[in-house]
Amino acid sequence: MDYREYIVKKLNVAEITAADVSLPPNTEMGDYALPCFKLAKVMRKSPVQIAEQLKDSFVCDEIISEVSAVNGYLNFKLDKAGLARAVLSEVLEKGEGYASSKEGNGKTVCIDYSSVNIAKPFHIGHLSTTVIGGALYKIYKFLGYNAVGINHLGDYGTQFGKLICAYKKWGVKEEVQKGGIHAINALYVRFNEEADEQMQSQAREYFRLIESGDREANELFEWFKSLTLEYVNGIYKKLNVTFDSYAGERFYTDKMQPVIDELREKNLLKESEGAQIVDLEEYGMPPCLILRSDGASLYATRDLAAATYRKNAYDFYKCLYVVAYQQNLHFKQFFKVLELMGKPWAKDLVHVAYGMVSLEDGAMSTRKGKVVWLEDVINKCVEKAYSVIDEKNSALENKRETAEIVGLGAVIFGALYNNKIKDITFSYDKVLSFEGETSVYVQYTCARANSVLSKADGKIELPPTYVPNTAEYEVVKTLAELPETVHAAAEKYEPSLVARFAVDLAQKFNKFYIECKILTAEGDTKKFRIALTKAVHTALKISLALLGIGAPEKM
RNA sequence: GCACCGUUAGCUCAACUGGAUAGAGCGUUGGUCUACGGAACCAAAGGCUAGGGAUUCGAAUUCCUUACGGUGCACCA
Repeated sequence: MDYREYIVKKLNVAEITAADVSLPPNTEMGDYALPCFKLAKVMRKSPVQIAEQLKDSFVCDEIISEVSAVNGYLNFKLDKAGLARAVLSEVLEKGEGYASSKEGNGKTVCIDYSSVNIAKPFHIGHLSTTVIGGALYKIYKFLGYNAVGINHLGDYGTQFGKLICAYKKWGVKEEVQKGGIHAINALYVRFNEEADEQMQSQAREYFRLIESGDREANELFEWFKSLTLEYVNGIYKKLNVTFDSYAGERFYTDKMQPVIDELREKNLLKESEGAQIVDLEEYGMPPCLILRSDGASLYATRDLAAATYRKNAYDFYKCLYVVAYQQNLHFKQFFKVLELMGKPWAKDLVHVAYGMVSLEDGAMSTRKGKVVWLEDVINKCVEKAYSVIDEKNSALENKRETAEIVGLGAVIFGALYNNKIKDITFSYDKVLSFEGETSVYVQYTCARANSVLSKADGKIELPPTYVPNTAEYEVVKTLAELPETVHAAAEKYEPSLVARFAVDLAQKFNKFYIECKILTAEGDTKKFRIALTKAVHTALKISLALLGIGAPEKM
């Protein structure tokens, strides 16, 4: 139920829309408020008078129980018992489908995220795109969209020629097979350190061989690719993310020519310094390079082909690119080129930009060995979780499994809790912190609620009318916000809203939990509180699941 | 140099998109157990929202400007 619309309808004043209805700073004042200052000009009266007048003509009902006028604000209080019953019965009835919707039915959203490079292990810099994309994927699905997760593999470029060259010179098959991606990466690093001019030219030749379909070169490349995918799939499984397509850059090698032809036909292509470009000067941007002076394609060329392909293959409603803000200009340019090509769907492409990760002593640098590998972070978090569980609840049956869920939750949540555009300075202290605004706090609260529920025998039933106290009412009101929160998270491409909701609800519940006895309460109070606990447990599980985080029943 | 992004409590961040007394967590100090899980709860201290202008009933939020930090700016992705 949309209370803002309801209020507007009841007020029946032409100038007032739902957007004018705001929230008071605290619940004692009311649940909704209408500032009357804008109306002052139109109605030629003081805001205070207007508020008074509107108050006098407002008739309360079973939904809005009280109206007051304070300093030019008109404050509305909802009927607490009615709201509580409406919210709780909805959550209990829908269960883990609460806050899901059909708003996206019939619409496809492509989400390009994670996009790993072949032969490069995951470091913490890859975490954001992976978990933000993964969460958006789940959120869109929850809202009824057909979500298509695309891992746009970085599988094209001269570095693979280098890799093959390095392998031929130094590689040992068994060692690489055993060492997997780290062994491959070591070869690549060694090449960059030791290769002389002769090897560099060999590398270019190997790349050419891959391109021309040479069998040995391609077999080696495919082998490296499969070792990489085997490795990343292990990480994806832990992070709870999935993909529907692994069509990477190579996939588009034969799909670029039509795009280039089209650019030429439409007179957008221009020669400059030997290269083929699209001039974007009149839009205040540097030119978008389509072909190098040696005729080779570029990043933008492949992205143009990929976007075109995706439109044809999926007919998307939106196509998201979850990529760091470093590439802001690139996306602006390539979106603009599509617009100039007359593609009406260019407006449906969205660069979901997020901030960068650095270390406490500066930027990461693979060359200097200043890297924090994601596996290490995951392992440390799981270890820490295990030791905390062992200390606090050593009798727990499945400690290992639980530690996995808790530790991984901390890794994922840490990357999703803040506004995505903010830069992050990675610190182990922070990720390993299990108190306060963390996933562990949310999981703990969930387990706590579950513990209460397991002790409450009998089925859950909601008393017909029960007027909640302040603590209970705060929980109810927060619960009511989940649908809007999920919707906003999708609309703003901001999973952190869901993460914050989870913490907020957990805080409200813990406050209630301390203040109010549940199992030793009596009659309707007991029934209501158990129902409330059940609803909180459900809503917390939903929010964590949308972020890709599990909720152990005990921990 | 130009463009974009950021700057809120000691630290990490919120603030429902222009509304009332700017809120949380961490850290600090002091409290709460005859327990439904203390990974919790309560309280205190901590703010001229980087500085300066402008817009208006009203600004952390919009505009201009300065400072500081980050990112990008032609054949890498």
